[in-house]
Amino acid sequence: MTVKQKPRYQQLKDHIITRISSGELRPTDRVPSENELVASMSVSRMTANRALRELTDEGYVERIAGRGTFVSDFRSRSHVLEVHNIADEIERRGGVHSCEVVRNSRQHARGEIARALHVDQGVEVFHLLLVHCEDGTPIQVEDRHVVADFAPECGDQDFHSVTPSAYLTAISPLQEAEQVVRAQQPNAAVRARLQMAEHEPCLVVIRRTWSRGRPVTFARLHHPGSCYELTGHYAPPGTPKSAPADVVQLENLQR
Amino acid sequence: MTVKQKPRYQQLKDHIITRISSGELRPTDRVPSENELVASMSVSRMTANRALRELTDEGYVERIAGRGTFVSDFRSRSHVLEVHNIADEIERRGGVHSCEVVRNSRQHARGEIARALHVDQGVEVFHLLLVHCEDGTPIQVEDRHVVADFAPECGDQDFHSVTPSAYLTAISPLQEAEQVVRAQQPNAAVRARLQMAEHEPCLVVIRRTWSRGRPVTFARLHHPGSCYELTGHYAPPGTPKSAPADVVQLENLQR
DNA sequence: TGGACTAGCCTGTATATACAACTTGGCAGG
DNA sequence: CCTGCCAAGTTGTATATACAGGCTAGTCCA
Repeated sequence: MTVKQKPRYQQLKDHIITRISSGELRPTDRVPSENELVASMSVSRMTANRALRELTDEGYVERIAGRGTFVSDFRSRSHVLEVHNIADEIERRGGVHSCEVVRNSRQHARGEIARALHVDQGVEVFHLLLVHCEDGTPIQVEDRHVVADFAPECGDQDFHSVTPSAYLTAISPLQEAEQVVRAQQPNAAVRARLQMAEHEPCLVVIRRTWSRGRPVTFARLHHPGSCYELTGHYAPPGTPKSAPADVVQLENLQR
Repeated sequence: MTVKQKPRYQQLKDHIITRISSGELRPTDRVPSENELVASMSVSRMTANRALRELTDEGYVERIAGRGTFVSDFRSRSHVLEVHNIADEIERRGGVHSCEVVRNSRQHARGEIARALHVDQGVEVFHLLLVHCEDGTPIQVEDRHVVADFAPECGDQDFHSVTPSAYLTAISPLQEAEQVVRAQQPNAAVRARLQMAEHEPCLVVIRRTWSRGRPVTFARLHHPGSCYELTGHYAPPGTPKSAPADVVQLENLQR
């Protein structure tokens, strides 16, 4: 009846990942060194080394020869957060980010929202509605719901300087994300907020994000099609040094 | 003056990757076993093991205990090809894929096309224009340019059954991709081909793909916004077994 | 007081060795 | 001829050991 147990390096990884996602180990905290793991977990140093090395590859920790191993700051981690924070994105382009908070209220989840967040009808959630601007021009309407008991202080936050996604990642590592991208006509309210011309389409991103195994936030992001695009670059994992996005400026597609 | 040389496991990886991307080792070919590498490259088995294990993680090879190590079939590799082939995508949904070839001609690259493909003006390229249908309904207009000397037989291909992306990946592994996603109004020609209503937006994917270090194809894919969306799921690399896209069917966004 | 040096800890790599589990092919016995 | 078994080759894991190189803190000396 004994299920074949996992290899020891995997047990070690699981153990450390558990301590990270439970919050016991927080970003920038020091992780036990290889020799400490050798002593405390009764493994050889090579096994501890493999566990920590793979955790490094997977982005959980960072290692500095001579100093030690530290839990990654999740802001620098992987695709999940790469496109996540519009303020960072604007800043990287050299623009100025500003933000109008239209709504920040506590309400009861219903219908689609409850289903998306895997909670029962009536469970409390925060509803945020923000308009993000680049150099004063609106480029994103963020319509977001957050499970209240995940972020109880959400209602007190001032989201003018810290975006919701930055706030949420600060509370707890966001570990899994799912997104859908669509081209759609906006409704009148969204079109007005984005100051869009009639018949101009929206690029809509619908994103759910998980933390510690459950969905915690559900966001619908509308962008004017005329001034926003999603870009991605895919390279085999083994060649991280290769061409850092040699993006050719493309002419207008309409021929 | 001697540059610090790379670690031996990395030299081993580079050596094998070179043999794969040069075409010397082709998909499903057998890669030297650990013991063969120990003998031929004068390394210890642990070093050979690390090189092959990392190549496995990176998707270059697959290993089967008791049999050996084999070059990956690139159809099963990573994000790059995951969304690449619309025929597979339709089939996975249970639909029937069909395709109309509007154009398959050889011409000279100019302007935007030459720049995107990093070739001089006038270099020969193939220009493909296809309409892909799911159960008879047009769902994608594929407007693609392919560097002619990369795929010299392109003009003779019948793309009704094998899509261009399947054909191109069969010629040579596509190793790097870059894409941009936009929401746009289609021009009249595209709208007619996709049988779209007036003012219905398009989801446009513009994708360049590299093989052996140079761009080889440049595609513009138009999809009707009302019946096509891009989905993505991001999970930390260490948890491949986790929730296999528990996609909630979302209600219409327009409130 | 200030600067140089060193001991000690850390990661990074490399090797030799060992055992377990899996796959295949061939061989012996029925 | 067929079946069962075993040997050889392969990957997967685990350990002990070794050396190189980076970083830090504390010590020693001027």
